[in-house]
Amino acid sequence: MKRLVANLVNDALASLPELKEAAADLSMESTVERTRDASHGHFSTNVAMRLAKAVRKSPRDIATSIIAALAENDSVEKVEIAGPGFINFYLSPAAFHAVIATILDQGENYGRQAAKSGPKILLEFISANPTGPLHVGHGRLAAYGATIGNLLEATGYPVSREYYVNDAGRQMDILGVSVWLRWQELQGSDVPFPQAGYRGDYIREIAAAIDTAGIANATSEAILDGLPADGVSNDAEEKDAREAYVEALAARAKELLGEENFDRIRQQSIDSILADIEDDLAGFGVKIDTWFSEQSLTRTGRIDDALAVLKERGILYEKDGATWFPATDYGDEKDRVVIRANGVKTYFASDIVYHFDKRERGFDHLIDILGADHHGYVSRVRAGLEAMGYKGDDLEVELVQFVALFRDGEKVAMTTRGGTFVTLRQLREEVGNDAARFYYVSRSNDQHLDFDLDIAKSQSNDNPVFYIQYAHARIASVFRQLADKSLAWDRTNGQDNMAELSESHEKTLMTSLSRYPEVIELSANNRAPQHLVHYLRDLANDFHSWYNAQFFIVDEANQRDARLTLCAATRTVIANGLTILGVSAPESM
RNA sequence: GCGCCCGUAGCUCAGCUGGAUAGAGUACUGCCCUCCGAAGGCAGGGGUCACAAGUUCGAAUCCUGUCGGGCGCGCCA
Repeated sequence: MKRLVANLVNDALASLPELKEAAADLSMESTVERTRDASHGHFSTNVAMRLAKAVRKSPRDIATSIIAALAENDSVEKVEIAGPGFINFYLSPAAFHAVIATILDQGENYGRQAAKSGPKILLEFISANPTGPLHVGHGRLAAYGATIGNLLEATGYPVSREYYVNDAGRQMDILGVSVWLRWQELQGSDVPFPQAGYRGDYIREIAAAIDTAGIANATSEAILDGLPADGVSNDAEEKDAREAYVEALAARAKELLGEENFDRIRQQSIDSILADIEDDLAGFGVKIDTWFSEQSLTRTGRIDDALAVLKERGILYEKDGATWFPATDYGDEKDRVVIRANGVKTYFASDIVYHFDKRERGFDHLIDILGADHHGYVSRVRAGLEAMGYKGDDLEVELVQFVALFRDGEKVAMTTRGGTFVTLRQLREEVGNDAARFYYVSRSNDQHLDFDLDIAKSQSNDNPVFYIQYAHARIASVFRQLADKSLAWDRTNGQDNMAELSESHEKTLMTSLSRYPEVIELSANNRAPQHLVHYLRDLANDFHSWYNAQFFIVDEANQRDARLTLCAATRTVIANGLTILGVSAPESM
């Protein structure tokens, strides 16, 4: 609908030689906008004001000539100049009636754009290390990423959702040794658990369940012989001691068990945690197309190959026994190590190759959704892409800020180490999937999120998700009432009698329904699902107001069918919007 | 110290690519069920858009600075 007005203005400008040139670099779509106030019509453009300077004429004079040049259109009822030079468009009732017909014809496709052939988008999100269950912070990444994926798809882009599994490297050894030690405990070992090990209860559960056939118990003496002392606390100054100790333990585990057996324990642990994450996400309505394993990069030698290429091109250099990537040449703050002096490749090395691999797989545009604490890492990955021959701009990063939980007005304390962090699963069980999905995306992603458990749980008007779902359920209820009265909705008759919908609530509602495709596009383009959230809230409000103002199931058939037609269209749009948010649209509550 | 994000009603937050009188929810006050779900609706008060300069016909929005809050700055991930 917005495009219709924009096109009219565009054509008018093109037909005016004195304005054509000055308007050439204005994007017409951007100068036409919905009005905030109904007294300004339905759409407005400020193009006359923006051209005034270039053509040295008053905005109102320019507006007058634009209006004179506008082509006749049945959808446009009235055009007038207002204020300093706005051109306001009043669309005809028939234009809105046509939108209602479109909504009913298109159904779940209303607001969706035709599939585009490209750019092909790879959307990577969550990518939490497989060292434990997802927590509420990951929940925000999951909800945001899933919704962005839905929005991109709705706007026609081919999009693939990917989870990068950091299943290689040091952390996995620590995971393996943690599980092994818990298993040893179950066999009666009294080796104290390392400070830097994974201490959560889920480690014990994995230890109790894994297959250790053929793996012998080790004595405490054999495990601890010659090892350095563990850090005695979690304090920062003890950190080196803690990390050294747990690494030594992992090395010892490999000696005692043999690499193969240790691998078995480690891999089972990873598989178990990944299965849990997968199940958790599926329960949360989050679909992942590809689980991309970091091990697969290591195993196939692609990391070594890529580093060799960079070395050949003379990009990498050696210093202090390590191999460095000159990230500063690409605008990063400092150079970064890719191979440590001890021969271990850093995560950055695999990140370069991973992002290169995404492009090699044919994805044109890469979107990474990351926690805000990863922002320092963006410029170096872009640098890596450039060094590998692609553009840094191919990578778009959306940062998501932290989540704080509130209960009874108090912040819920969460520390990963202390084991008091709240898991996504706990949150889902407590507040429900719908409320959680909705709450997570109701704020701008670059805003810290205060997640109020009491509001999310409340089944009342305090909770916007219920308010919107209630509007949907209420419409379903109207149709049930209709059937109870042995009446039926005649859609054709309704559409033939749309002129019956002349009351202000009805006009407001129709205007809102016509906005939906624009809201989807705006939300998708700005990676900003909160626009859709606010829109749905407003739409539900428009419906509830109308519901309270008028009775729908009236005796007069033409009026009844017309009103039910509007109800049906509203139901469709609410359902479409909620679906994109990953929230259910219930028939009753 | 340097970099990124944020600062809008008592509270939680929207506000697009600069436009017309600054928006919701919540809380507070009062009203509306003989009627399709009151899990709803209507009305009211509540603001120096952190602060200061600047660009512009026009700034909550763009630029610069100051103050306040969060995060990041490893041969960790």
